[in-house]
Amino acid sequence: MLTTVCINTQQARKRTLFLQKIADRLNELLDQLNTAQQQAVVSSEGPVMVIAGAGSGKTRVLTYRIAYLLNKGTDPFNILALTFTNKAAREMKERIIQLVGSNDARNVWMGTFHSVFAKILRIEGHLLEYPHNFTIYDTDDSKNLIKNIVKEMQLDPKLYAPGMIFSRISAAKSNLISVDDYLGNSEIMESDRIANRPMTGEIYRFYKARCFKASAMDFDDLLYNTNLLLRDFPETLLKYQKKFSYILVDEYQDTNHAQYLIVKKLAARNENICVVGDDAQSIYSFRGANIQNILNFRNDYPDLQTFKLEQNYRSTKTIVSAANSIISRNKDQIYKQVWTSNDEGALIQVLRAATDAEEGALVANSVFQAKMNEQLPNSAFAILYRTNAQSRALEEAFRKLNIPYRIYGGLSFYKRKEIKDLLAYFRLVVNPADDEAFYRIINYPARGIGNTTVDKLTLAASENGISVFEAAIQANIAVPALAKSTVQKIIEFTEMIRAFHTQLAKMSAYELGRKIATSSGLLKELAADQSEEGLSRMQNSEELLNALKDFSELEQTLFPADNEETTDNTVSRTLDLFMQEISLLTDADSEDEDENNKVTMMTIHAAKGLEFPHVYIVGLEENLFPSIMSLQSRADIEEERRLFYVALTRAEKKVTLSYAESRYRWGNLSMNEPSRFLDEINSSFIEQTTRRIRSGPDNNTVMQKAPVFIKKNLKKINDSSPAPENRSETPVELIQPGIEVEHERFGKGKVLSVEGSGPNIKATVFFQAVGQKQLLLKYARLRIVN
DNA sequence: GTGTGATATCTTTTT
DNA sequence: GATATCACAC
Repeated sequence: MLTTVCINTQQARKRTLFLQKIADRLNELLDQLNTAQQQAVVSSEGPVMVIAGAGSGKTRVLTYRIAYLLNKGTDPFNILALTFTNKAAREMKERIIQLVGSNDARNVWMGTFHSVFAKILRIEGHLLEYPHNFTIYDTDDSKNLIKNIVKEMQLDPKLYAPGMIFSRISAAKSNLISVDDYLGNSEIMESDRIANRPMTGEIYRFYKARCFKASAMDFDDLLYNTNLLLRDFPETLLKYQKKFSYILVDEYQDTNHAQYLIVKKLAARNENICVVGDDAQSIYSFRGANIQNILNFRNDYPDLQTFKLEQNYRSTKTIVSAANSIISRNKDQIYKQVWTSNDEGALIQVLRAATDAEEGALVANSVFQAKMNEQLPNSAFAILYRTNAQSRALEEAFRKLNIPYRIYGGLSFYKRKEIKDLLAYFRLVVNPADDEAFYRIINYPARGIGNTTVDKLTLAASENGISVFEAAIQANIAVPALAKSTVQKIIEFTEMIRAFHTQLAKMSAYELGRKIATSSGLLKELAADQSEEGLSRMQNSEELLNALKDFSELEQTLFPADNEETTDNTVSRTLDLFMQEISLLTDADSEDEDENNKVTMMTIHAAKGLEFPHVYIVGLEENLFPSIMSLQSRADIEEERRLFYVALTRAEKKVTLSYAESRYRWGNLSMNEPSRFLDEINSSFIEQTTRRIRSGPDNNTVMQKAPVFIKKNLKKINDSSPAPENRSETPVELIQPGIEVEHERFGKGKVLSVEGSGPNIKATVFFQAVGQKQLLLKYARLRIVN
């Protein structure tokens, strides 16, 4: 499968000619690089580390380096380039295509850590007793499974919160701690005991076993198992060491221990490894990234060549200096002096708003004015925020001014319920052992198989060591307690899935996908819902089927390295191939070409590696940015500061910062101080205005209730309560014993007592209609009656 | 077993 | 505000 490709002589001649052309072009291009960049590009042999300051042409170095290698005659199949996001991989690929043409570029092994390792595991996974068609569990699947395990072990689900346990397991795997290591490590066990969760290790054990039985790997397994493979099968290791004679790693500062070790192993034979990164932009330690990997890289390779890229080509002097003034407050860093020869540029503007809604309006207005004054397209602007939840207020404001925008991340396409449902059908058809997929769809659309039945099936499955699907097939014998009619329903379901399964190789992905969507009743179920959301769900499902169609008709895969030997394109591409390709696509990886001219809104994390002429960083408030979760330790604060650094350095021309004095956070109003980061920027870079910028001539539009939104759960007709007149929310502090209040549902009442603090303030209220109630104030939305 | 409404919990950041 | 979970009626 991975043997060298034979090239016949004619092809070879063509190739030589072609390479000549590249050589000319490369020399031309090398002239455009500065000295440090050139050195980093041409030092192709031996270990190399490139410390690349923000905007210093990092991607350029990586792409030119690959082009340079190809130019020297390196076989593209022998180059491995690892990135963290699909977007980064795709962009790099596109740029290399521009440099060397598509044939060579396409054959470079380039992708995210996860996708490349998934590919290797599909080929070699049998060594670890995984089938090639294993499922990849996303975070929701993992948490669901953990939730079930906790339930089965009869542990307290509040104590053993799935998210908490999952991050614990994830951290263990990222550090290559096996189940046995975990259970045998007294330190870890002690910390679990102190946290009052002594059974965490046991959950890890069950989780691991259940994933394995379901032929499923989670994201961490893709790294963990690759490591296992390379550790325990020396021949396999050697095979890939030989194959990947040149290795490049982007964003090296964000690697975790597992990634570090895999790269180290793969590079051990040739040591032609080039890592590129910037310690100042390390923002993923919450995901196990270990900044020491880059700080200590030298220790692993004594003859390491290090190049520092310190000239920033992206931003104005003001932005670069402001960013430097921020990052210099951090202690842990590799010394470097980022500078630029660009213009001084505009000062940083700070917008102050009273509320989050006003902040949105100010930002939208500012964008509108800048657009008009400077005749800029929408795509010149990016709005960056700390949390996805902040996008709502911004969206509303932009909609009001009719400025087109595009949100990246957040509820991505593949996370929508209807999409996950449909995909769960596909998953089960491809891999019937996929228990999580089974649970998701066994009774959707409703087919009379309820919780009790599913519980019985689960029990039978675990007693017999088989998958739930297997148990369902044998429902009549394995689960005697079931009613005859129930068994009949179960058999109908399993027969349907099995029928689809046999069609896998015979039909194209699209044909089979369409058939599944139809005969499962999914489409009918969706069509029955004529509400606005129902229609959009229908559209989304159709969109997925369209993607299947495109996929089926596509002649070549994005990664033809899959089929180095077989270039047989006549077989139409099947559903299991489709599932392999999309399971690692998360964010809106689909790029709509016609959606180009829009303002970008995204989290700062998502913005890493991107650049925009105008950048707005919003929500600069204590407890939000820096996040309240990060105030505990210096290391955490430093990471938030690096995040701010990343945000600032996305900008080419101008940065605008904003904050709101109050904002709605999970339902109720909270007041926050302006962020400490505002003070940390040297004030000489900030435009000094005391003038409060107003949000436009019709200032009160912000406050009006927009009639555009249709309430999701339409009230029943007999509920003739008048439309809520501009209800003023009552600050929680004003709720005191003795006060008369009104509740939306319970009506009027009197506060008897108030207890608790912070977000958990509770009030005991006596309502005339319903009697005494205890209410959490942050949800109750009490209104004071005068 | 299904469907409804009330209640509880929740939010960093992502492959 | 949005979603998972629980309790209860059918």
